[in-house]
Parts: sequence; C-alpha cells; structure tokens
Amino acid sequence: MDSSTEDKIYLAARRIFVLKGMEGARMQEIADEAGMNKALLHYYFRSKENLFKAVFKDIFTKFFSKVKDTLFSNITSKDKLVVFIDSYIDLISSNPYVPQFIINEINRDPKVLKTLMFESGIEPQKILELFFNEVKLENSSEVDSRHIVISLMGMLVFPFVARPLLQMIYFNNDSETYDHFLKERKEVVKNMIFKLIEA
Amino acid sequence: MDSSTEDKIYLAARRIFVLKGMEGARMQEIADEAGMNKALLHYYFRSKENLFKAVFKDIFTKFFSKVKDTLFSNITSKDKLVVFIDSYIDLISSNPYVPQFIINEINRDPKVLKTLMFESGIEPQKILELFFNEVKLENSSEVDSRHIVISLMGMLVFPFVARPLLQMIYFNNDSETYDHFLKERKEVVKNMIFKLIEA
DNA sequence: GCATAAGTTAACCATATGGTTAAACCATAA
DNA sequence: TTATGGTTTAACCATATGGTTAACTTATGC
Repeated sequence: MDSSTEDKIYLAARRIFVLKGMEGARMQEIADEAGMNKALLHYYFRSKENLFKAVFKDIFTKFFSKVKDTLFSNITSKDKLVVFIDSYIDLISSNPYVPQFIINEINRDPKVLKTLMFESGIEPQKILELFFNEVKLENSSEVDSRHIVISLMGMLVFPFVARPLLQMIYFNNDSETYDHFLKERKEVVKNMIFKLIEA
Repeated sequence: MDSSTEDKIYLAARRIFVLKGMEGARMQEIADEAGMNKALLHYYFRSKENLFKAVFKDIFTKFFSKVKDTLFSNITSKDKLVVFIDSYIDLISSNPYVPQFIINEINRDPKVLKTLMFESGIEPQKILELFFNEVKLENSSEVDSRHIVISLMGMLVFPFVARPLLQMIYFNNDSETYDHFLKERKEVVKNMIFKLIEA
C-alpha cells in the first residue's frame, strides 16, 4: 500500500497548496487532509519544498498538456483555436484556483519555473510555442502575434482570477449569474479573437 | 516625529506586503526594512492584520482612483478609454507587482474585499462602474459590455502578472524586449478594444 | 525644572512550524 | 516462528513567528 499512502498525501497536498499556496499551506493541515501522521509527509517527500515541487510540476505540466492532442491533430488552425478556447474555459472552470496558483507561485519564486522547464522535458514550453504558431498562421492583422496570444490568455484567465472583485461589482455578487457569464464567454472569446486576427 | 515613524513603518510594510503577500511577509522583515524595532509595528498598528489592512486599503483605493479625474472630465467616452488604457499601463508598469498582490489577496481572503468596499466609501466600486458606463456608451457590438470590460482588464493586467512565464517562452527571457513589448501594448490594446466595440 | 505622556528598546513569551527520532507495527520470506 | 525490511506513530526538537512587557528615553505642557 506504499503508493496508496503516497497518493493520499499527494492529493491532499495538491488541494491545500492550490488553495493556500506554498506560503499559506501547513504541513499539519495537509496531514490532516490526508488522514495521515505528519511525519509521513517527510517520510515520503522529505520536505515541504519537495512536496510542493512535486505538486507544482504536476499541475503545471497537466495544465498545459490538455490541448496537446489538439495541437498535433490535423484540423485547421482556426478549428484548433476553437477547441483550445473551449478546452481551457472548461478546464479552468473545473479547476478555478489553478491559474491563480500558478501565477502566484511563478511570481513568488521565479526559479521554480526555470527549474521546471529544465526538468519537465520542456513540454509546456513546446505546447505554448505550438499554440503561438497556430495563432500566427491565422493572424492576418498587422499586430505581432504575441500580442494576440497574450491577450487571449488574459481573456481566458482573468475572469477566473479576479472573480471575487468582478462578481461583486458587475454581477451583484451573484455566483450563478457569474457562472452563466463564464459559459457565455466561450463563444464571446472566440468571436473576439477572430475579430482581432482578421486583416 | 510620530507620523514619521509610522510612515516609515507603513512604507516598509507596503513594500514587503506587495512582494510577499500577507502570508509570506514577516514582521521582523518589515521592521528591518523600516530600520525600526519590531515592537513598534505593534505599538503603531497593533497587529500584522491591522498593518496589512491599512496597506491593502491604501493600495486598492489608490489603484482605482488613478483615473477618477479622467472619468469625471468632459472629454468623450472614446478619449476616456484612451486615457484609461494609457494611465493603467503606466501605473502597472511602475507598480508591476500590485495587480498580482490585489488578485492574490482577494482570493486568499475574499472577506477583505467586502470589508473594504463597505469601509472605503465604495469609491473603487463607483469608479469601476463609471468606467463600465463609458465602455457601454462606446460599445456598438452585440456583446454584453461586461465581456468587453473584463477582456480589457485581462489584456491590461495579464502581461504583468504572468510575466515570468511569458517572458521566458515568447521573449527568450529577455527583460528589455519584454519592456518594449509592454510599451507597444498601449497602442495595441487601444486598437484591439476599438475593434471589439465596433458594430 | 518637573511631571506626564508618548515613543523606543531589548528581552521575553506562548505558540506555531517544518522537521527528526526511536519505537512499535505490519508484511513477507525463509 | 523468526528475521528482515518497510511503514507508521507519538513524542520530541530547534527555530520561527506574532505579540507582550517593563524599563528607558524623548517630547510636551505647565
């Protein structure tokens, strides 16, 4: 039952780290969440830092791997954009705290990103570059495609990370209305991007 | 020199909290930054929580007050958008960690936002609503103006908060090139928004 | 100048935190 | 059954952390 204990700890750690971040998470809290004795965290992962890195690496690579198949498929670049946007809104909707977790941690400790890119076979980087190329192929505007890509990312991520503020101010703090807004956003963001890339 | 000591502590706290967040900041570190004995932090602000709230409130209200004069001026809505975008890219450029600080803290503790909105005379909310109205006036598209506003915010903020990742992947980790990209962005975001709001 | 209030310091406090340790427990093989 | 290796536990450890305290220093008012 070795991997079962390790998995339980990992899953608990993932949940707590995503919600609280490296600084806010407590080993005892993770142990409680896993239903394990705190010493086991050190037995299996040796330190808080190691545990965190395992979690961050997993989350980071999975976050960007979701569209790998899409990017390597034979559909048109335009259709890839569509699938990409749909996929990511769904993905973030079901893991709403993950973008904020990633952004917070890469700002808190930029070295974690460098280390990760070096260790992870550079796959997330490759995926982001492939994605960039798809956008570039479709971009008929005069604008540097990096502006398009980064704007698209901002449009996808921001409604989630800034949710507490935006929901309060523009949606009367009504969670259901905001959820509905997020669903609408699939079509809206697609239309926006296509508008931005046209000549 | 009462206010001078208090100010020194406040300024130090602001710097450390913005960089480290509430969870990551240490009172001893703030005291060291201020060149003061740690007990003074409690003497003047009573607790870490109080000190943090003072800082957060100040930063939050100032962040949104920057365009107050613009919003109340007599220029056209379209020109207001232009000034708004210019102002915010400049503001964020000179305080690059502030958006991330705000986003992180409103996610870490959403109650801080509720309390703040109640205490601060609701000014940031009013400003965001006024801004929304200006966008709505200019929006000839079929799209709900909230989508436009939120997309604009995402476009303004995201390049800063995700800088470590974006710079590494799309800019060969060259800081100067990224800074140049950010400067370009003033014109680019304006053009993008005008494209999005046209019929 | 004196009394008092406000500001400052160094030492201290109670608890939290990540981590360690030795013993107990469990599973398996001989 | 015993030996062995792996897993788990409860207790413990050293340091960090936010906060307190009493003594000292400085500023202020009369």
